[in-house]
Amino acid sequence: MGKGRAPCCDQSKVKRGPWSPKEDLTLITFIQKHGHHNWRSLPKLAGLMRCGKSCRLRWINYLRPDVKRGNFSKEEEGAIIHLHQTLGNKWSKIASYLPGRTDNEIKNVWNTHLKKRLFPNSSRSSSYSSISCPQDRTTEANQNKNYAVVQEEGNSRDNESQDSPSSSHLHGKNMHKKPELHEANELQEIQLLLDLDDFDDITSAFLQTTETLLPVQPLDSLLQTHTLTGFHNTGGATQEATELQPFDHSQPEIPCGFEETNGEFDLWSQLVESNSPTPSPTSEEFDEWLSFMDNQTYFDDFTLLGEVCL
DNA sequence: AAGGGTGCCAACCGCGTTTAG
DNA sequence: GCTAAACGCGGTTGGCACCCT
Repeated sequence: MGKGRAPCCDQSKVKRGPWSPKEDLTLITFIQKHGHHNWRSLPKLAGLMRCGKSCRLRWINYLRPDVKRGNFSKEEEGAIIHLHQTLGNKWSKIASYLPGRTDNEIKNVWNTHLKKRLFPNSSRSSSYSSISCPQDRTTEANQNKNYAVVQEEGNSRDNESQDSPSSSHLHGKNMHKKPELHEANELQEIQLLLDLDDFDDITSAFLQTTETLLPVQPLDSLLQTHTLTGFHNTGGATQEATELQPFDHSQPEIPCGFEETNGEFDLWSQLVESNSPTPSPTSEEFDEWLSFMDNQTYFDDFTLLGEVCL
């Protein structure tokens, strides 16, 4: 075959299903060192039995350094509602207005929470596209009414939404509470990971660089300064999305405080490039590291890992 | 305590677009 | 300019955890 690109990955040899911690670490380590210029060849080069598509998805949605985990704030929910009204199911477009949030995450929040509040009677199967098209002017008036109502509800339940376990959005529930059944296996996996030099590099490099990192700017303030002008005006539900500015990762107000390289925040590169001497970690720094690793990867049990380290 | 129902999320599927050759 | 693979995106669903009875 002279024309076209090389053949696609061998589907029969790729692993599917949930990613293991070791696979995550392999992917992170590889991208840290080599970037991700070619997703198709990446799994082979990295030694992963995964399709490049799967690697890309895993990286973009969970392993990227600038992915924000945790509950959606009322501002974010309001932004999603507003943007969905104007953009429809253009999840990637909507995500571009919400720094640190992925299209998949936003889509899930919409389908599991926001849509239900907007259209309580809508069924799962019928709701995807039927309400999403902003060009459907026949129902626009009713939709606007519902959007406004939901934004009001979002504001009124504000205080409870952040902390209450009964919050409508328990984002990351599964990420931070693993089945006890798996704890033993996970511990074994973590112990295996400790044998990897790269992991040690990342850990020590983090300790080396914590003092030099820029302060983290709270997302809410970013949202206010970047994207949310007019969001608090529920009457402005019909505002055009063009009034909002997509989050530009090249702008200086970077939520995670890391330098940008090759169009993305290469956290890991920056970590290992630090040349400063490694200080002995204090307990405070250690806690910070645990929190850091917890936030930056899906390794929700880094506390457990910390115990292993100690 | 057990079993069924429901909610939620991670990941896969498939299609349209982009791009390499 | 054409072809085919890679990429990117939106839709969908499998499976786990929690809740209710």
